[in-house]
Amino acid sequence: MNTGLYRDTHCVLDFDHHAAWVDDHHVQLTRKEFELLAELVSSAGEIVPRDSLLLNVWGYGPQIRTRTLDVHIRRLRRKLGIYGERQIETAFGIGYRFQPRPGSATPLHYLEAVPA
Amino acid sequence: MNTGLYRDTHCVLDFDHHAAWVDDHHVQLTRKEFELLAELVSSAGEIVPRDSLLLNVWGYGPQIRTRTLDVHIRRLRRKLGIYGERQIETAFGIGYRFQPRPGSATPLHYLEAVPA
DNA sequence: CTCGTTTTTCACAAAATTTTTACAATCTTC
DNA sequence: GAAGATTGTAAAAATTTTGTGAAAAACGAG
Repeated sequence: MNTGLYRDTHCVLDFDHHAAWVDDHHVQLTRKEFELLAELVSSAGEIVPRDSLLLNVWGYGPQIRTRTLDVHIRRLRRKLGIYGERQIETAFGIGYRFQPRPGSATPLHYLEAVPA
Repeated sequence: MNTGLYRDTHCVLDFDHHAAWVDDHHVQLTRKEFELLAELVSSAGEIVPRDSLLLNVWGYGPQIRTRTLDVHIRRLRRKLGIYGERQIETAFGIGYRFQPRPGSATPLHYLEAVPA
């Protein structure tokens, strides 16, 4: 399991508190949504295969047929706002990739909002 | 399946991350395209018979008649840019050969992961 | 148990990839 | 250079994969 913070220009993830901020506003994620996002973010910049996601987030083996991953991806994208579509890319036939925005400026109020 | 990196003067293949670069820019390959290129590259410099490619990439036995290999070769050549034609040679009546270019410079961009 | 929330499934739409088709071009051998 | 076989290629068809709204199922606090 991941700990600490992830942050890029538009997005902050607090692994310890299951909380997320996007562009100045708090985003409420459910447990599975957060776990999925965390899995993607912890490999930010590279493709995470569907099989890995299904295994690590759901514990599903590769033979299980389900659309729940796709549905969760969609809800994540929506909750991430206008950047969601661009930030979570689909690698057709392979998996998904969380694309960090260049730079990693962290507005101070993010840090203040997140107690250690 | 192959692992690790292949690189020559103007081409980098990352088997683990399913990514390819040509002359400092990222090339988007589909699954089959990547598998085919990987098969050729892993025997770089020597002819790979059609039958081998059809077997290892498609699982086709030698009795199956299809043109899909040729079509994929063509798409690969195009995506490899201006060197594509020269780098993927056809051995008439036998198969194809990926011709590595001398040297093995590693484009810096590769190390910085994936461009937007 | 009941209600509200979260997660999963379903059914179909949309998008991307892969294969086939049909014909043109090229090569090999005679 | 002609014939037959092999490869190149554009475009259409088929298949596979992903997106999505809505409904069902599972979950959890009270």
